[in-house]
Amino acid sequence: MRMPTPEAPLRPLQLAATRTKGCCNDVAPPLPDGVATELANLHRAIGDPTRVQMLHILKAADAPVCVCDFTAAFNLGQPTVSHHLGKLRAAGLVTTQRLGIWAFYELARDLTPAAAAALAAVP
Amino acid sequence: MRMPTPEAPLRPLQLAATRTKGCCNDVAPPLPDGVATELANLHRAIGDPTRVQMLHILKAADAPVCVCDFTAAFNLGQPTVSHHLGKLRAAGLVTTQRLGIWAFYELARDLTPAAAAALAAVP
DNA sequence: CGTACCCATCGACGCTCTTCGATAGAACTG
DNA sequence: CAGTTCTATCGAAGAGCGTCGATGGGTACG
Repeated sequence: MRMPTPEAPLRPLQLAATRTKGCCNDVAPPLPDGVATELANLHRAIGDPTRVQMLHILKAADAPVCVCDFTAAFNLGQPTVSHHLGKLRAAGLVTTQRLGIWAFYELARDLTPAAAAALAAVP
Repeated sequence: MRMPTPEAPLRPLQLAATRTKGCCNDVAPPLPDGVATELANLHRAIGDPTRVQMLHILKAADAPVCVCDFTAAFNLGQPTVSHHLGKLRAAGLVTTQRLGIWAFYELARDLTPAAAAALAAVP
């Protein structure tokens, strides 16, 4: 890697005030491995249009929502709906409870701060 | 789909107060197609450990960060780093400017509310 | 006890994404 | 102008993800 001398960039534009070298500055120490992976998994769980719609429905609902209501709302097969709900559950975003034949999902009550912030991005 | 009569679930547990039918209730109207897809793309852009680390570095930095600093921070090849930064830029999370040979990235100044909320989940 | 119904899991197919090496473009240096 | 350095793009290999049909477990009803 090229190591420019401090006076290398002659016209630093708006970087002049804060940066004297063009390259090879210090950056923040990385997050612990598990933290970055966990955050990535959280956002990847939301990173699907169907699951965004599911979270939107759950945020608007004032009671747990039956799986059959999701299958009716989306033009998808029942296994696919169950798969998406399972992903949201694995990410800790929703919880489930069975009531007789039916299974009801709702937003998790004890969300991590990161999960709460991510959910705030969903209308 | 089975359509239970209103008196079907005999022991509704904690759902009794708000739900008289076990199934087939109304849910919130879906988000417009473009909105859900755009939100999914936004979160999928954050849904990678490397990009989470990149955003973490950019949030902690008080000045634009050179690409070469990212390549030094991550144990990845330069094309891969450029690829990830391109994803973040495509999602509208970061902006870039070239200064001589180097390219500097910083967090986008005009973030959408959804993007700002999603970024709030990154330390 | 047999039937009907709802939900979760499994296997398979196709697509997307991550990563790499190789290459091309842009800019500074001598 | 030739050479060096940094970055972005391209093509390919491998893994991961979304979707479906089929299957199995669990519950309610007659």
